Amino acid sequence: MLDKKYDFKEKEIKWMDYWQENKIYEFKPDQREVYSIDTPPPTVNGKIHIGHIFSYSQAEMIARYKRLRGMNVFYPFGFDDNGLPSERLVEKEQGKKAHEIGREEFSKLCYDTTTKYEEEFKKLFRRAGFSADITNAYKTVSPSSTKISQLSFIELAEKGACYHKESPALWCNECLTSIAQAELETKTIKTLFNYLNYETTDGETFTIATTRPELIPAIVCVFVNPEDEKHKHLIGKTAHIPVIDEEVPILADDKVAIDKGTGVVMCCTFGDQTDIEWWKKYNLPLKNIFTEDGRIVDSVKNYGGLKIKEARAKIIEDFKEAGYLVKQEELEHEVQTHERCGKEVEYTVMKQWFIDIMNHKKDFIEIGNQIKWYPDHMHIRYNEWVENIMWDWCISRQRYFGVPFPVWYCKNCGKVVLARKEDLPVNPLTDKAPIDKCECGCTEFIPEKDIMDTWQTSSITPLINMKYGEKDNYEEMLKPMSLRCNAHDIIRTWDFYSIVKSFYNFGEKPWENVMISGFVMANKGEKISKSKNNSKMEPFELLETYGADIVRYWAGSGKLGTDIVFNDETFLRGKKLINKIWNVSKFIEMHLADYQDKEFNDFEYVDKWIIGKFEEMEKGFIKYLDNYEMGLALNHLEKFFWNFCDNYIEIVKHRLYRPEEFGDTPRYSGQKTVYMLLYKLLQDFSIFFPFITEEIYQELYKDKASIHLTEIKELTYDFKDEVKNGDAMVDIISQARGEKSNNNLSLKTPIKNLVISVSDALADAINKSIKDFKATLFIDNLEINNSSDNNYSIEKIELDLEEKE
RNA sequence: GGGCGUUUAGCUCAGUUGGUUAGAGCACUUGCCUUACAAGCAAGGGGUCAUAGGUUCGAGUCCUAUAACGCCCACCA
Repeated sequence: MLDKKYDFKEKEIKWMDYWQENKIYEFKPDQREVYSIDTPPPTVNGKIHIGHIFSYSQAEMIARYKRLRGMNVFYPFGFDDNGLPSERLVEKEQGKKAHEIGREEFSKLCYDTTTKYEEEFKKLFRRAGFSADITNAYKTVSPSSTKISQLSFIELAEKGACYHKESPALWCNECLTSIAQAELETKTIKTLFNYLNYETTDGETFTIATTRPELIPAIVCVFVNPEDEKHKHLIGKTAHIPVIDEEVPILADDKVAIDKGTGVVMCCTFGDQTDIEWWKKYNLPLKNIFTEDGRIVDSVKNYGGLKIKEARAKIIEDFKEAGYLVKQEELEHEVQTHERCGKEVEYTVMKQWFIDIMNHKKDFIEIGNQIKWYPDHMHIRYNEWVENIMWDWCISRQRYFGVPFPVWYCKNCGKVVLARKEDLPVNPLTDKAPIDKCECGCTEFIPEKDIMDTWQTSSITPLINMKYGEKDNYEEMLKPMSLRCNAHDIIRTWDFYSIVKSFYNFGEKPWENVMISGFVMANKGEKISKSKNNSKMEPFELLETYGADIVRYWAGSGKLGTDIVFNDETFLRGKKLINKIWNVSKFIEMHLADYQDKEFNDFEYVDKWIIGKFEEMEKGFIKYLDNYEMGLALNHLEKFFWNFCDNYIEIVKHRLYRPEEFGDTPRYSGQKTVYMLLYKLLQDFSIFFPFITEEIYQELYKDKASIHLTEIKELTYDFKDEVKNGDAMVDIISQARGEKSNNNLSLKTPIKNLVISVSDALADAINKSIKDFKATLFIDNLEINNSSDNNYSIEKIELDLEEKE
């Protein structure tokens, strides 16, 4: 028997454990078609927020849907625990920087810390009813992931897709590492635009404007536009820079914007992307004036040792004192910052490992074209990113915790020595190089101490999922995987890099479909951020307050790819829906006590109506889900469900209660209908509400170990006429109820006499369901007239007013 | 500056390929304890579908332009 009230706190724990104990979601290859999901391994940075629930739930619903469609769902789970987020977390918890702790000790701390937080994540996902196999989650720093990551790297190196080269790269002097373009975040800051006077060696004064005067010691030349009437005569002359007392050439380049600043620009190596371009184009000298941790190098006179911002202030002070500062303007502009720490990035020249992006943009676009993107416009975003990318992918990081490069260098000639594939995983810092002697005769090898970009590993989750390179692998089964799902913020990283890797490792697309979800916003246009602390609710708190089913109702609402604002009303709506599902199930259970399921086709008219309505609804429901629109599918289902409760149940209840009046067969027809439709409704709802549907299923049906192992079988009735006339009948019932309502009467008030005018077809329908119709409205006498057209109307209604007292 | 998305009832949003009086929930109004549910039920008020043009027998839906808001990217001199 179903409880009077549904207690989610008790039931959700119960089923959570049941699913785990009975391995309901375990993947075993069999005859069925495999549907595989490549879900993002969350970054373990200690902070679980509502966005995790939102985006992961949507993918989870697809897993449940595909399972219900009879597919063998491969839905693994993992954690991305290497890289900067973990390191920053540990540094924060320890109150010390990595280099102060020491490499080995620090890496161990990272491993332990991420493992600890992973347990929190696992708890959360289990609690939210996730059907992934979370107990067997992979870690991106585990030996097996490291092995696959290194193997993928070596394959790329062998194919010439990655190279080791001294080249300018983006540098974060907070995190002390190089980073990739995809890790940049634009920020608007207020700064000063400084107008400074320089002179040519023949004595002419000209003005340049700069926001970064601290770069002046790195100046290598001055540029003007060759079309600039005001300045073009300067071309070829030599500029004297006051204060630092240096001389540099004045060159021409048409990339200089005449109307920006003063139209004269200094080129420093390096202040920005354009400086790098000019440096390469004109073969300019290199002046690296910043230390790795964001200070001016000691060799710079007067400014050596100062932090960047200190140097900025001091140099302006010096220009002012010397009389070369013309003016300062306040300026708001965009700067590139490192997304992990928010600090402005610099450029540096170091030997780094890069993966070739620029030569294969067309291939990456082509693979993008072979993948179906949901929603479609996210594909455009991907293309935009690929078309606009300017750098090869720098994958070396001067950090500690992560996958080591399987690489040594010959001490004498510098030749790169790659690990042997059979030796993987390796750590060159502790393992020996695979050869004793280099071609050059040298026997000493220097280990690479950089580690790989975290995306270098997380971008190969398809390979990790298929146990790439292992003996019993899933390579054939998972190539390509069915679905990749993530939020739109990591299209340019996770999705893009995965495509890059898949292109190089396999020469084909990594997945058939990509599903992109939106973001949870704190308010309209305001992202949830830790610093603002504007997240309205914490995930565990929400799950405690509402239960997983209702949280999932919220997460599954809305259109795919659309950002969502946290909204109490949606929770309330979900709560009501859950409550209704419970109550109607109780009602149905009550009337199934003597029910025996058997073949039956003698359905009452009204029963055919609701069965037909269901069939119609389920077609749309399936169509939405096939397009990964679970929110719209849920909406559609919900709409049917309320109609089922408020109209159909209200009609059929009289027949169910009083067989002596309606007959046993008509009652059985009603029983069969509710038995069949509730089963199907529970299945459909189980995608969104795995807990309550399981509870009801186990009480009422239980033909499998779990509702989540059942299969949706579409109905094949054809009740089109019944649907049409039934809808009209319900409309007449509603009109008659309106009469009662308008007279402030109970719906139980009898109707002494009802005269309606309807078409032949509708009259036939009402006559076929005359008992149901009269019982629903408490009609004593009914008169049906023929209407000349297809319209229907109530001609006369007499209410029994005496009943009121 | 380039691209994308959004704009429908007071609020939050649906509206599948253009087809009769534009829908839901919340809020509001008026009733109803009706043998599943008062966390409920019934009925009702409320919208010139951002604006301006265009295509069409017919436009919330298609096309063009404009505006506001949001997102991604570029712009750091």
